[in-house]
Amino acid sequence: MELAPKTKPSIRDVAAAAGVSRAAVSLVLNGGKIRISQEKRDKIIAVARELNYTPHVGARRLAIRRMETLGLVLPTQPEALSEYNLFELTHAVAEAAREHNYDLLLHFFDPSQTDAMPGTPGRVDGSIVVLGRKDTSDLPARLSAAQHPTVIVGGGFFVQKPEHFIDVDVSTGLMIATRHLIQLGHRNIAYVSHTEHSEKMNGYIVAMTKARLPIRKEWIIEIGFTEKALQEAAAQIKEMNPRPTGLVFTSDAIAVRMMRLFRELGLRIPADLSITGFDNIEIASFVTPGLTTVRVPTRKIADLAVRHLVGIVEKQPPRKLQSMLTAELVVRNSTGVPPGGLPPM
Amino acid sequence: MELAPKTKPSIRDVAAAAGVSRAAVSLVLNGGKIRISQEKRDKIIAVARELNYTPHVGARRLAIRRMETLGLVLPTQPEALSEYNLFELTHAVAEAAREHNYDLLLHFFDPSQTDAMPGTPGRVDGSIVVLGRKDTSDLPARLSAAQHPTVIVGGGFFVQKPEHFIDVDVSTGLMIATRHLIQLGHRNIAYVSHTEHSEKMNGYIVAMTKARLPIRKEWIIEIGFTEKALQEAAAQIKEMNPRPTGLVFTSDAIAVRMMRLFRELGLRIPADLSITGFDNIEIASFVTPGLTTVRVPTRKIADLAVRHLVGIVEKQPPRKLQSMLTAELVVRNSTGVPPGGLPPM
DNA sequence: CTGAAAGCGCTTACAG
DNA sequence: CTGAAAGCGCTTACAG
Repeated sequence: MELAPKTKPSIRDVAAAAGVSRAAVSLVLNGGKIRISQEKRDKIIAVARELNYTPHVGARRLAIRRMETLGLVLPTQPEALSEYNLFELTHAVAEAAREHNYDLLLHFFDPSQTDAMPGTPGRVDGSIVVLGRKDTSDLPARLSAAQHPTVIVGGGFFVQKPEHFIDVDVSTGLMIATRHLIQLGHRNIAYVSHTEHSEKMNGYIVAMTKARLPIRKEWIIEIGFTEKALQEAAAQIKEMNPRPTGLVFTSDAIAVRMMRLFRELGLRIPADLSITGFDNIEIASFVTPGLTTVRVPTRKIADLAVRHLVGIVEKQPPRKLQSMLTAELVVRNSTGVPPGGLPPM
Repeated sequence: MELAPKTKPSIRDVAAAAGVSRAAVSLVLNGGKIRISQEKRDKIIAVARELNYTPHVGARRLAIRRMETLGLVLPTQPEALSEYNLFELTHAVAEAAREHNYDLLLHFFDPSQTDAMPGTPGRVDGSIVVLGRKDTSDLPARLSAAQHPTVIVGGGFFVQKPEHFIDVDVSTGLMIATRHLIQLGHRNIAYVSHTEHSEKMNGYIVAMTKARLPIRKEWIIEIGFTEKALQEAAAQIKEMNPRPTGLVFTSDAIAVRMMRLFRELGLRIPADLSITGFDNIEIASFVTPGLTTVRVPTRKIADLAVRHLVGIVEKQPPRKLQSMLTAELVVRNSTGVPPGGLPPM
C-alpha cells in the first residue's frame, strides 16, 4: 500500500530534485522570461509532474498581489420563474472561470438589504453580480465606488445602466417566437404573460407589426399563476371570435399547464392551436407535444461576463461591456400550421 | 467626493495607527492569547474598523497553513428530477460555510470521468462531494486515499459506504406520505413512481404493512415521463376495481401532470382521489389544489455536512458521520378524506 | 506582559 | 544566462 505524501511538495523540493534554483522552477513553470537549456526545462517540468507539485496558492497570491479568484454574487431570493436558471448560470460561470485559471468564490446576498456589502472584495479580484429585473439594489454603485471590477448580469433594463453589464434580450426572444408562428402561416396570434413584462410584450408587438398583422386588445393577456386564473383564461381564449390560432407565452411553466387545459376544452395542439413557451425548462421536452420555446444562452452569457471581467482585472483595454444577448428558439411539436392554413412554401 | 483608498491597509498601518506592535494587532483581532490593557485592545479594534482592515487572506493562509476554504464538488450532469435541488443545496452550503468563516470553492466534475481529480485539493481544506444515487464514481475512494477530508452528500445507498456521508432517507419520506393518507382514512392506496426507485417503494410498503392494509400488485406502478404513459396510467387507475382512493407519487413534476389528467377523466381531487408528491418544487404550491408533498431538508443537510467537515479539518474528535435525514411532509389540499370516508377523529 | 524576529512558499527585479 | 536576495502580509513561538 502506498503512503500518501506527508506534506505538499514545495518549490524547494522541485528545485532540489531538478538541480536548479527555485527561481528557475518558478520562471519555467509560469512561462516567465528565462533562457534556459531545453534539457533543464524538461527536467523541471518532469520533476514537477512527478512530485505532483502545485504552488501554494496563498503564497503565490501574496507574491503576485492578485487573488486569481472571481466572485459570483447571487440573490438570496431569486424571482419566481425568472428567465435565468441560476444553477445553470453558476455552473457556466464556474467553468468559464476555470478556463481562465481563476477560482470562483460564491456569495449570496439579499438585494433588499441595502446596507450589507458582500464580503468578497479583498478576497477576489473582481465580481459578477446577478441581479433580477426588479432588484433596485445600489450594490453596483457601491462596488463601483470601491473601484471593484464588476460585471452585472441582468442590468440591461436598469434606468441607470451599469458600466459593465450583460443581459438577455427577452424582447427579441418573444419576437422570434412570434415570428416563428407567423412564418408557419398564423395571423391571429395572442400574447399571454404570467406577470407584467413589458419587454416581452414589446417583442410580440414588434413581430406582429412588422408582419402587418392586427393586434387586438383582448389578445394581450396577463393571467398570473393560480389554477383558477388559467382555467378562466383558457375558456376565454377558446370563446374568442376570431379565436387566435397561435399563442406566445412568457413562461414554460405556465404554457405547459395551459396546454393541458386547452386539451381538456377539446382543442388539439398544434392542430387547433400552436403554442410557444419561454425558458426551456426540463419538462418542456417531456410533455407531448414537446413545447416549442425560447431559451436563454446561459453559457454565452457566462463566457462573456467572465472574459470581460478577467480583461478588466488584467488591465486589458477596458472597453465597456453593454451587451444584450438574443434568446434562441427551440422548435418542438407544439407549433404547426394553423387550422386550414397551408404549409409555408 | 471621497477618494477611494489607494490600497488595502495592512497590519502595519493598523499597528502604527494604534501605537502598538503588529503582533498585538494580530493577537487581539484573532482572539489569541495575550494580556493587554483593555484600552489598547479597544483602540486596536476601533482603528481596524475605521481603516476597514481585513487581513490579506493569502498571507494569512500561508502563515497558518490552512486555506480556510471548503470545496463543493457538484456533478456536471445531475440526474433528472433528482430529490436534491442542487441550487438550493449550493446556497445552503455557502451560507453554512460562511457561518464557520470558510470560503467556498465550487468545482464541477463528471462522475463518469473516472480519471480526473477535481483540482480543489491543495486549495481547500476539505470537500463536500455531491453524488447521485446512481453515480458509481471512485472519487470518494481517491480523495480518501489522498487523505483529503471529505463528506459525501448522497452516498447513503452505496454498497461501500463512505466514511463520512449524509443523505436523505427518501424511504421514510414516502412512508410518511403514505401514512398521512392512511390517517385521513384511506385504505386503498397505490404507489406511482416515475422511475425504478426501490427505497421509495419500501417506504410505501412499510406504511401499508404497519397499518395492516393490503397491497395489490397492480397498485405498484412505474410510469416514466412521457405523456402517453401518463395518460394510459391515469385511465388504467380510473378503471381499477377497487379503485385506489389515494396515490403516492415519487415526483411532484409527475404528480402535477397526473392531477390534471385525472381531472380530465372526471375525477375530483381530493374528493375522489387524494394525491401526494415528492420534492416540493416551485409549482407544487401554484397548482389548485396545492400539492401535498414531501420535502428534503436541504438546509439541515448542508449545515450538518459543513459542520462535520469543519470538525474534521480542525481536528476535533473525528467521529464518523453516517446520517440519514428524514424527509418532511408538506400538507396542502390535494389530500383529504376518502370518498364516503369519515374524517379522522 | 511586550516587542523583535523568524518563517510560511512564492515571485521577481538585480547583481554577477 | 544564472543564482542569491528581497519582499509580499501575516502569525507565532521566543527572548526580554
